[in-house]
Amino acid sequence: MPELPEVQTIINDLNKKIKGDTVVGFWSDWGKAIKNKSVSVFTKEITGRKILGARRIGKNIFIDLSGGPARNASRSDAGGKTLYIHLKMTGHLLVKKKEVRSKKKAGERDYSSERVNQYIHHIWYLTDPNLRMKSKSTNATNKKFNKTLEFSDLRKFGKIVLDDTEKISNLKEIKSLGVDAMSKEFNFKKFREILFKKPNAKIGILLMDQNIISGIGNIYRSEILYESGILPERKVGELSSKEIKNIFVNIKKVLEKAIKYRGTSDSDYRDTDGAPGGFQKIMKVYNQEKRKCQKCGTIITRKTLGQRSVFVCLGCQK
DNA sequence: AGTTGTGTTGAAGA
DNA sequence: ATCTTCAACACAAC
Repeated sequence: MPELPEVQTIINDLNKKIKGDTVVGFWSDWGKAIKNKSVSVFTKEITGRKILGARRIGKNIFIDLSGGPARNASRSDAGGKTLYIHLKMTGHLLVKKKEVRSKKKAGERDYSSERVNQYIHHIWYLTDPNLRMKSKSTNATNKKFNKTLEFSDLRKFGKIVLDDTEKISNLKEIKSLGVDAMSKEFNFKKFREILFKKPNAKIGILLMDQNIISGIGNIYRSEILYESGILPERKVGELSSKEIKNIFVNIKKVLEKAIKYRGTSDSDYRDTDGAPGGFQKIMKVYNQEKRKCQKCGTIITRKTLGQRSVFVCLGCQK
């Protein structure tokens, strides 16, 4: 379940691995994922463009592409395009190199054979000018490539949109997003303002609402509220200012720590190497039902809130 | 072997 | 408007 820390890990890795590469082709066996055009139009519009970088808002990924090739400068799509990707539940992006000598270094694992990495439904073929070209590597359009960006998506909920860069932020699903949980704009003052507007909301539901604060999902809302000692069903309007401060601090703390651990691989999430994150090893409550609370020894319980599981320690959380 | 739970999001229903 | 429910989809666990 990629939430903000998982998506941030992917963004960081993409900027290290594919920035500056050129898209030379694309393949897909699930065209339905591409929401606003056919696979052939999509392929045509991205081919020849350079990858300028990756960024995100909440769980939403944006890969900015350069203006079209110089020879097509007069075309209407000469301006930059942006690839907007949402991984939804089981999606993750893998980057694979095709080097002349692709020997693995000692201790380097190959994760590509693992089940979770084998639901590849979309492949971007890339050329990296700094990599030696493997002469035999060609894609469907017969162009040479030496790297791929692959979208593995077991449940096929993932979403891909391509549009002009300046139009992407006007998409209604992007426009309606709340402030990103790790952004500078999301400060304590902003958090108080947000809570003030929704006094009747339950804090555990509000934290997950992408149109209020973007980036927090089911895993981290449980962890944040546990660290804060607050029950998820508590009404926002009844929280003391000390409790509000506590929740705010723990949003930043928990997400920061999860980014440090390269995210949570409780189930399907993997990084761009196909490797799992590490946060599940230090998770306190999420999916820890029937285990003892590390602080007070109370058995962790699972509850349902807004049709979703939430995990709490009834000893620590009030 | 059929049913259920899983979780993100948008759309439909109340 | 705002809340709740469901569908998209595949698979593991029961």
